[in-house]
Amino acid sequence: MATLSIGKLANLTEVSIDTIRYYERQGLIAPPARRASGYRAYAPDVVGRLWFIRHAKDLSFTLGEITELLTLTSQAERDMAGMKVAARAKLGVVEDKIRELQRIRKDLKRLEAACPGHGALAKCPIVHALNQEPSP
Amino acid sequence: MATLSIGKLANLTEVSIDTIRYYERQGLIAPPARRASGYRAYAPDVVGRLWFIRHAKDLSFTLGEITELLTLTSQAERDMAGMKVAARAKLGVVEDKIRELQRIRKDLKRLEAACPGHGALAKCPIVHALNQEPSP
DNA sequence: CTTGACTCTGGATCGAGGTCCAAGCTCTAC
DNA sequence: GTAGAGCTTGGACCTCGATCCAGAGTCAAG
Repeated sequence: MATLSIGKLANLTEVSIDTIRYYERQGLIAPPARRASGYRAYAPDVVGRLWFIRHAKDLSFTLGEITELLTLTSQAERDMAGMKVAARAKLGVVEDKIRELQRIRKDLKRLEAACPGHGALAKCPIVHALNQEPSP
Repeated sequence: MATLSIGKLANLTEVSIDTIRYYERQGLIAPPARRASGYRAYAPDVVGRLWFIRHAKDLSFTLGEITELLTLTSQAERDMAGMKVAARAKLGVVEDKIRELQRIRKDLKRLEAACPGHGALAKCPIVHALNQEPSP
């Protein structure tokens, strides 16, 4: 048997059955051939495609972006420039998020350091800071 | 007039009218007194409470967590230990997120560096990496 | 043949944090 | 007094990425 049932595919890819069907509805994977019974019969190359989706998700690409990436890769005559550009763009987004979280970390550290950790709540510098209207 | 309409409150706090009502439904702020017309009439101390919510959100606390923080602060006899503990805990979560994003950044940088940026897509190292089943 | 595991569909639901709308009052400034 | 801005409610809707369900049909092992 050269094709895979949806369950086999799920086992091979660590993507759940429900999620595979969801990806099909979303257009990330093509509707597969069907057996006479209506069961989905996947060509083995779908395994690679599902890994692609998983890994891209792990790199914080959204499903919409992954759809674009998959469109790129499906045009074999294309240049690889698009992939590099996409990686670079996502890198920028990730670095922005890191900077934002570092800002938060700095603020939390400052507040935590300012708080003695005991004494009447009314004197807590964290509470006071949070209650303030920002100066600018 | 010692009370504020919801619109005035929104102007003072950069929190939209809809969001203020949403916070009321969610229990983050108490239902205010009402004028004879049914209009909400806020005591001025709600301004501080809304700033508290905004700032805590900026520090990446969820609305559920903010509800807990507000409960803490409403018990004036309490010690400030709880606030420090909450700040410390959130700091840990933020640092975990930073580490995860740094992992993503590292992977993206590696892929982007490996890709020459031109040539047949079939040879793109990014595409190849994403299609692979993970080794472990 | 039977039993248990597998798969099908369409649609509902989740969570987080809101946003938007209509229809109808009310308030304020002129 | 009137125009226009402000406020009321309940409920629908949004994004994102799934997850779960019922009720029905199918497959594989023993």
